[in-house]
Amino acid sequence: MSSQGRSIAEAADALGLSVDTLRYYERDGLLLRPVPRGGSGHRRYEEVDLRWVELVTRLRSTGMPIRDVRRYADLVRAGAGNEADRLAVLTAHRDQVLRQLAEVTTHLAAIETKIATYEDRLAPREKSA
Amino acid sequence: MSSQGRSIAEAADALGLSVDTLRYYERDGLLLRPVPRGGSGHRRYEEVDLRWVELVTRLRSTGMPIRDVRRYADLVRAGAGNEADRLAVLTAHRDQVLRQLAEVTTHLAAIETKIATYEDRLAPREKSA
DNA sequence: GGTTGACCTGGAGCGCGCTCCAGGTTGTTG
DNA sequence: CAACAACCTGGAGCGCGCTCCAGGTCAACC
Repeated sequence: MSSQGRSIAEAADALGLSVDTLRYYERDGLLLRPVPRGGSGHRRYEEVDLRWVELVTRLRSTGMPIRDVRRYADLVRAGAGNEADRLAVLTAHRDQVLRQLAEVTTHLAAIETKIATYEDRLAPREKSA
Repeated sequence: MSSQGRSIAEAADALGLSVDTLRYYERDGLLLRPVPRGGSGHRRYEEVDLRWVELVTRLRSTGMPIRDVRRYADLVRAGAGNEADRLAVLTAHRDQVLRQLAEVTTHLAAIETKIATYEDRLAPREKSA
């Protein structure tokens, strides 16, 4: 029977990341703690580790740079007392994401206009109902 | 009096890009044509060049990779007859952008939940009116 | 017409975020 | 207990999208 926690392959699978990425995140200081090891030196991801990586994934896939994720992890690791700083990191990121969404949405509209133009041009004759 | 068109610096300024990026795009085949040169060999960006770069910028800033922009430019450069192919590139990109927007929006919601948690935790006592 | 700044080319360099590799240890299965 | 897969570490390599540099030409203003 398996000891507690998941192997790195299982964790990678559950999280939709590669094992290389998981090791890389750990090396690079993005995690809250070194992932605990079984007797053999193999990593055993526990629930709390998986949850944290999930948050990291959310930050990353909304465009937060690695270095900012690390800053945030540093704050959380430092323990209670810096909640205002953590909040500042998150709100700055949220604002950034909102700006990004607005920009992409605007550009998307222009692209859709162009698509509509091509569709019209390609319409066989008339395609109204 | 200046000859027709804009210098690369003026074009860069108008487009919000660097002169290096403009030269890079041209070298890399993202433009419809080599930007015309004045007698001295300096580039003179005309209206049609600026407009095309604007489109490139829209594609790029919605996340289309350089190589796909080049494929699209190749098609347009090839002239009439491949409109369906161009449309396919654009709609594939649009779909990709929509997926991306959906994902970011979802992750953003989770982040905002976390922000709300910190805000509650940091609320001095109660902050209702 | 001299000086200073913009422009040219070809190519090197860089920051980011992984991804892969070599060389070795461990876990598991028949 | 043999064989093979999964894991380990440290470090190199890579694709992307620019960005910068050297060494030279050109233009524009005083």
